Parts: sequence; C-alpha cells; structure tokens
Amino acid sequence: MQPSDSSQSGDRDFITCCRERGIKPTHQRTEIYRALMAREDHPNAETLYAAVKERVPTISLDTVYRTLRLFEEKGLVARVSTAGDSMRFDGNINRHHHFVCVQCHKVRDFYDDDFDRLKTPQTISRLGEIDSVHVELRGVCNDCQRQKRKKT
Amino acid sequence: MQPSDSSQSGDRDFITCCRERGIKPTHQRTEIYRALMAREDHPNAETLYAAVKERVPTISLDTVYRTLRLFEEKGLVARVSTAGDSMRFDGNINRHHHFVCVQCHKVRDFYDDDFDRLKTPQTISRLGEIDSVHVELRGVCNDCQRQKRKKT
DNA sequence: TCGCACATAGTAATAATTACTATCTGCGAA
DNA sequence: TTCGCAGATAGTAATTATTACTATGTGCGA
Repeated sequence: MQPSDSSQSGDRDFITCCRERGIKPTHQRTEIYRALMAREDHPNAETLYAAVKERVPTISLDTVYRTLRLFEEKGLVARVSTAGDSMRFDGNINRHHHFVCVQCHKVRDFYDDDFDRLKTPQTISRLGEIDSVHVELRGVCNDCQRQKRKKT
Repeated sequence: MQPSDSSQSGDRDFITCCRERGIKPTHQRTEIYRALMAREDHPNAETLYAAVKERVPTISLDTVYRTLRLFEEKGLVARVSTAGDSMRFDGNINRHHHFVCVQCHKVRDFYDDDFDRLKTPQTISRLGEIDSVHVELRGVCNDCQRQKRKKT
C-alpha cells in the first residue's frame, strides 16, 4: 500500500460503508472504489479495469464487473443512464443531475435546488411510486464546440 | 400490403418526413417506422425485428439496426437512455419526459409544462450549450408493486 | 493449525451490435 | 424498353461488452 494520508481516510470510510452493508472490504474492492471516486467522468468497467491494473496488476476484468454490480446492488455506486454505449458508473450517490454532451458523451455532475424540489405531476403518481428525480441536460460541451468551430 | 386506412395516412407522413431529410422511404424502412410508432414501450432492435418480421418475413436484423441508426441520425426517432440493458428507441420526438420502473425497466412517456419550463442554472450554462432538458422519474410501477405485495 | 465461506484470476460462453459482401431494386438516360 | 448505376438489403461473419464457470487463493474464527 502506498503512503497516502488522504486515501487512507477514504479507505476508512469505504471500510465503514462495507461493514454497514455486510460486504467484505477486500483489497481489490477498495482499489476499484478508489479508482471510481478519483474520477469525475463516469467511467465504464474497462476504463476502471485499466486504472486499477496500475496498482493491482493481477486484477481480472471479471472482478471489476462483479464488484461494480455488487456496489450498485448495495447502493454504494450508481449506474449512469446512457444512450447506447457501454454501461458507466457514478461514485457520487448524493442527489445530483447530469449534463451530457451529445458529441463526446462526457457526463458532468451538477447540483441544483430547483431541480431537486420539482413536484411530480398527478398523472405520473398514478403510474407508480416515484423514488427519485433525475434531470438530464443534453447539449454540446465547450470542448466539442471549440472543435466544431475549428473545422469550419 | 394490408388494407388499413389509418396506416396509409401514417405512411404518407413518413414518406414526407423522409423526403425532407433526403432518405429513401423503402418498404423495409416504412415497416420499421410503423412498428416503432405502434408501440408505447420503447422497444429495442430485437423486439422491432420480431414485429416487422410478421409483415416482411425476409427482413434481416442488420437492416433493423442500420435503419434505426439512420432514423436517429436524421432525427426521426430518439434513443432512450437506459442504465445498462440494450439500446431502446422512442418514436416520440416531441418534447416529453420518462417514468422508468427500476424493477421491470418499463419506460412510460409523459408531458409536463413545469418540467419543460425548467431554467438551467448559470453554473451549467458555462459547461456548454444546452439543447434539451429531460426529466427521468425513477420508481416502481404499479404492476411491479402488485407483484411485490403478492410475494410477501 | 485447520477448515470453511467467500473472493478472485483466468478463461470460456453468451448476448448485443456492427461490418462485410454479394445480390437486389428502382430510377434516370439512351 | 433496356442499360447501367447508386443505394438498399439479406445473410452471415466479426467484434465488442458482459456474464458465467471453475479451480485456486485468502482471511478469519474455532
């Protein structure tokens, strides 16, 4: 284990989280969780696999998939809804919303009280019980707009 | 072609749509479009393939995928954001929102003026240009709740 | 120290999606 | 009408993403 005070405390949180949910905080799981938390870009399993491999060279892709599924089941991480491409994960389980770039598929988190306070219309309450509200803003991120301008 | 007045007029619309976007309204494409529009449940390619096969027995799965990609590119249909499972399509390209059942993954459309009027916060405008706002309500639909109650 | 339950690595299997190629079809020009 | 061409399709192969399987490994309590 590398010396790192901040990650140490992060690990301690993770261990507590696991205890609460009755899952074992193994070395591999700790590293997968850490790798996910270290990113803002909602990576997929393959990307996390590559990242974790740096620190745990023997880890297998299956373990990454299996662990992410477990984490999701236990509410430690969330899947990001995407249109088509591979499944992606979000370490941020606080209430938040997403800005999705339709060009490069980058997903950025953001917070907004107005969105959180949205009241669900009557017609929907009739369809079922609503647990959460997620707002997805779609558009073109600054990076992609810059590239578009270059091309023209 | 089966006799059906309502579908005839629908076809005419489809043909107009295609002309506008410079794509050929072939028999297969017409049937795929019709099959998608006939459903409320945001089917995937495989499901549409099965449905279209009834009317065009020789159609190939590739054609369905290819056609749906084309339709999406041309803005005739939209992909539905899903968490993990196969990609699904929506023939409704009017502004609307989704209620997603976290158990059975059914997706239901709904309309709401309040949601449509949502103003995007300043912090996000800085991330890029926003084209559209989609609200996703997650919960358990009535059918699934009934089943849960049965089990207990 | 032993035994057991759970985790993991490595790989095989499955499922979803895309690519390839030969054939087909409709349309405009001769 | 016939010819030639561009685009579309069917059938299948290839690729990619995800899950399943199995033998081995590991930590922990008795």
